[in-house]
Amino acid sequence: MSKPIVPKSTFMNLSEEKRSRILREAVREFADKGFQKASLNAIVARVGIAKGSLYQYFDNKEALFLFVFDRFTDLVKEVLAEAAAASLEADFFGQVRVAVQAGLAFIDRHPEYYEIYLKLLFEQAVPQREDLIGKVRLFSRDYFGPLCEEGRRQGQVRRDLPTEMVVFVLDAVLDRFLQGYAKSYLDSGLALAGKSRSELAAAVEAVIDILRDGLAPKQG
Amino acid sequence: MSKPIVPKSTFMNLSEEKRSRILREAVREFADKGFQKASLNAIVARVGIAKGSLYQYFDNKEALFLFVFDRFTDLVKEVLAEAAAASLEADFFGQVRVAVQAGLAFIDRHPEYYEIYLKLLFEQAVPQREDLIGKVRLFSRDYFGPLCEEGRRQGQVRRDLPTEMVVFVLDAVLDRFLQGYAKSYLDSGLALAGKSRSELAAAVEAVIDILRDGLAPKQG
DNA sequence: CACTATAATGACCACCTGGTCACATGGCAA
DNA sequence: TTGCCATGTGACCAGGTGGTCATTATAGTG
Repeated sequence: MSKPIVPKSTFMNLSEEKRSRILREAVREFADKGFQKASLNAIVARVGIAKGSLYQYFDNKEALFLFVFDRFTDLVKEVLAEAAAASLEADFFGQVRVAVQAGLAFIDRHPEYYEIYLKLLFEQAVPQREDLIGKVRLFSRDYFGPLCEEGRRQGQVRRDLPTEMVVFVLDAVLDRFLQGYAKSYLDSGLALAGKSRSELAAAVEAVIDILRDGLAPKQG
Repeated sequence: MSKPIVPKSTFMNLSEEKRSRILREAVREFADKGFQKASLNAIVARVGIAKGSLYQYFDNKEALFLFVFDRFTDLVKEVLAEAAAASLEADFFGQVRVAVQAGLAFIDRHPEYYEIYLKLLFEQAVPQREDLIGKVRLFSRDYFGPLCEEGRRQGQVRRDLPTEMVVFVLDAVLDRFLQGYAKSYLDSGLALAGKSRSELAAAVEAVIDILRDGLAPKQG
């Protein structure tokens, strides 16, 4: 277990309203600029507090960022738990479907947190970057790993494939689907962002169909 | 057709050796820091020229970056052409295999250029970012689009799938495979970076196998 | 009220950035 | 040698950064 990120006590003593205002503006700034280019000056200006105050709540920029990222992982955990609960009865590909929909819902609800994650993926010199990404990737493996094992046991997933390979392909397609939803230049022409809910659902079905049966035509 | 990026004439008059030294250090810096955080001071210091000189070769940071990125697209074009030439006789999945191997070879040969591309994906406020990414994505669609059409005509690809859908899945899996090769935290436990050439080839086969036949067991 | 502990403040610091420009340098022509 | 002009130079600029700290304001207690 990793230790929870806890800001200085002064921050926790603030009113809920002020705390969430600070969090909101910090999230916005990090989402907009990434860790490196995010400006503490911009944050305090928008929140309407002095820079010195921010430094009484957090030791430095890194601590603020880690706190924000910790909230992000909390939200991911939340959404994943919901997804798991909603798909208890579903079979393997049904659970994959629920996972995709959970991802889409996350982006709808928390686009700025998702943006922070995307920026983190390839930005350099972010404190503990690999750890942070690893934490999120671990969610995915904790979710898909057992799912694949179970799917294999139940005969819904081929037994001749190593589990990591299955997880890799699921990861690849699901992540790219979400990225394409958030960034249209990554959707390979699917125009995911502009789709209605039902069109989106159809696209999800098509992707899952390919995951299930592959690109080649069936042959007895 | 987009116009070629041409630096100021002073740069072209430089000796080949000096030009390539400048290019090399610029590539290194952009790969390391991304566009925003890349430091012209660092570049000129490493090249051993005055900052004013750099500004006689390029109008500004943006022009230098565009020049570097233009070299990147040249290299991609080169590798793709090689791949296309090497797979003239191959069937659909054979050509996919060649494309993956071409990508791996590119990363081996030009890791820093690939790094620049990855950073560009989610960095903000890079001049003409969407255009630049679009240019690279277009390569992919120009390569996979016709490939899919042909594969479908020849009966190697299911006819009930929209071409964009097929391209999307190919893109997703291939890109993630390359990203996992370059960044181990994205390989879902496959440990691609540490693999020998033959192990890597085996992993490629496994992925293509899934792309062809899917995750579900065959059933008559 | 006075006293105290805590919190809020913003001027200030050293450092770095992309970009400029007046000047120095060097090679070539007359 | 003299003049010329393209090229090379680095001190300099305004503006921004993360971070500090002496000072002020506030709230709670006796």
